[in-house]
Amino acid sequence: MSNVIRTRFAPSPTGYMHIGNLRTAIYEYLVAKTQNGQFILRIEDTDQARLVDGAVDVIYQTLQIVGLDYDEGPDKDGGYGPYVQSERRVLYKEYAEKLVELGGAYYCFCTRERLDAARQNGGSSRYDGFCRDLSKEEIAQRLAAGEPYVIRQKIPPVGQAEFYDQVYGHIVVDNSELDEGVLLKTDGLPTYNFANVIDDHLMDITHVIRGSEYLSSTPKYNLIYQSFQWEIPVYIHLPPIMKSAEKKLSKREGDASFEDFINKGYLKDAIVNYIVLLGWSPGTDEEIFSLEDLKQKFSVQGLSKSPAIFDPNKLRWMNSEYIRRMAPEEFHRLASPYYQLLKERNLDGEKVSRLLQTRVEVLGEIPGMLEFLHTLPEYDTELFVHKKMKTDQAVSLPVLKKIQEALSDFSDWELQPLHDRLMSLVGELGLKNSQVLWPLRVALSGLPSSPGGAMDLADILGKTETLRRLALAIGKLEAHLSA
RNA sequence: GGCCCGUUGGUCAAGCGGUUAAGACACCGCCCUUUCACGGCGGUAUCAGGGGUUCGAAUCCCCUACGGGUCACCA
Repeated sequence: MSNVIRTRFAPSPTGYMHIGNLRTAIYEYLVAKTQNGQFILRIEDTDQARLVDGAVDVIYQTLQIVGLDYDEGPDKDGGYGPYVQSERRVLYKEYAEKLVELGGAYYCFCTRERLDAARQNGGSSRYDGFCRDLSKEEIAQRLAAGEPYVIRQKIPPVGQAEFYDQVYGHIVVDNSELDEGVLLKTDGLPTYNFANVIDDHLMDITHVIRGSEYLSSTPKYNLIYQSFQWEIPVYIHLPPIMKSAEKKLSKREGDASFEDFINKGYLKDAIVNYIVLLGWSPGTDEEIFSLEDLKQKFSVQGLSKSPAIFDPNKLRWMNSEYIRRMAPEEFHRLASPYYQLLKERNLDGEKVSRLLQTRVEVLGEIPGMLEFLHTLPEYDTELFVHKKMKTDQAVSLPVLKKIQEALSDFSDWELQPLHDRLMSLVGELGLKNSQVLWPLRVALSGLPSSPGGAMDLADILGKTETLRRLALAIGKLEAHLSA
């Protein structure tokens, strides 16, 4: 047994990366990397019925995007291969037969029909042991006759199984509670229950990290380790991520897959940061962690036993936090793909980025925020009424006319000069800032709130469009006031 | 249903026998301010319930309730 820590991520290729699986992978990676260990990728594709084309690529891509670089995997041999279970089938058969010899398993010829019937009658869903004590001769005979068979685990009828989990502590289960499950299927492939034990041992996995749904079957796995006289790994079971108090995060609805979040405009670092904190606490007030930080700071002590409800609100916040901490150029680079509407109007994306960086929470909401720059929305003159700004339609009309006058021959169309010109206009008119700027902002945006103030919008929209929108607003107000 | 596990504010959570029970998100209020946002300041809100043990219990034990997991030739 190696003395380096070795963990593995062992997904089955289902075609998408569940957020919960990703979190497990991150923890597995971190348990290894905090201790100079190795992180291995193994593909668990023993369920032929569930194979999906291209599903393995999703796994590779996600790990790559997130930055979980593995030391060994199907495309990175480390001497423990193959790393794809369907390519290891001879191995499982060999070990299953060996386990039979060691008394830890037996051949079973029961048909599906008999099993169903037995379950109906017995009232228990566990296997009734029908083939448990077949004679050697009978087995040899039926095998020779080519009868289909499985290999089942043999469980001692009495006694208790006990083990220690790094998260859940001591777990004790009566052997009588354990099912004599199938280890090797009729198709010759192993079930998860068997393959994971064989592979984890053969690959020198020292720390087995997986969802808590395996907690209750872990004693069975230990029985197999014991039959082979193999060293039992360290167990770390993880509570699930929930959508609500009683429902797990589910596929569909776009709330469970990593890819969906990326497509919505969440940053991968924010996603990673958020899900790491779902079920783990550093024990300090720190919340913002890069994967690199976590390689220093992660520790199994901080793992929680209880399920955590996924809070989209906090993810949004965390995403915005990452956006705000970005260098402006970086934000601009990431936001640009969402600027289609701006490009149509030839508007300055960099200026827009400066306004957006403190306002956007998720990149996907950018187009909606910018629509008004492309097309002035229909709006009601009620928008000009604002009590706190001390303005309304009657106040706005003359103000907008003055602005129109002041800007129509204004040539230095940049933010600072615009600012100076408008502020001096405020002085000339003897009004409050808001009484000049609120009407202008409304005229330019047609919205009750906008990303950026009057001057920003004028600067971005440019002279022609600004004057056009001003004229439009003046027309609206005249119509309203004369009515 | 049997067995295993869990339960601190709406959510994530710190806490590991003595604390005014941290912090974050969300929410509310105030400040800043040309709207919104950012930023700053403040506020509401939590130990599931009941018994023990103890001078003292969110912390230890038991029961109840609620929730999750598992009981497949799926992983």
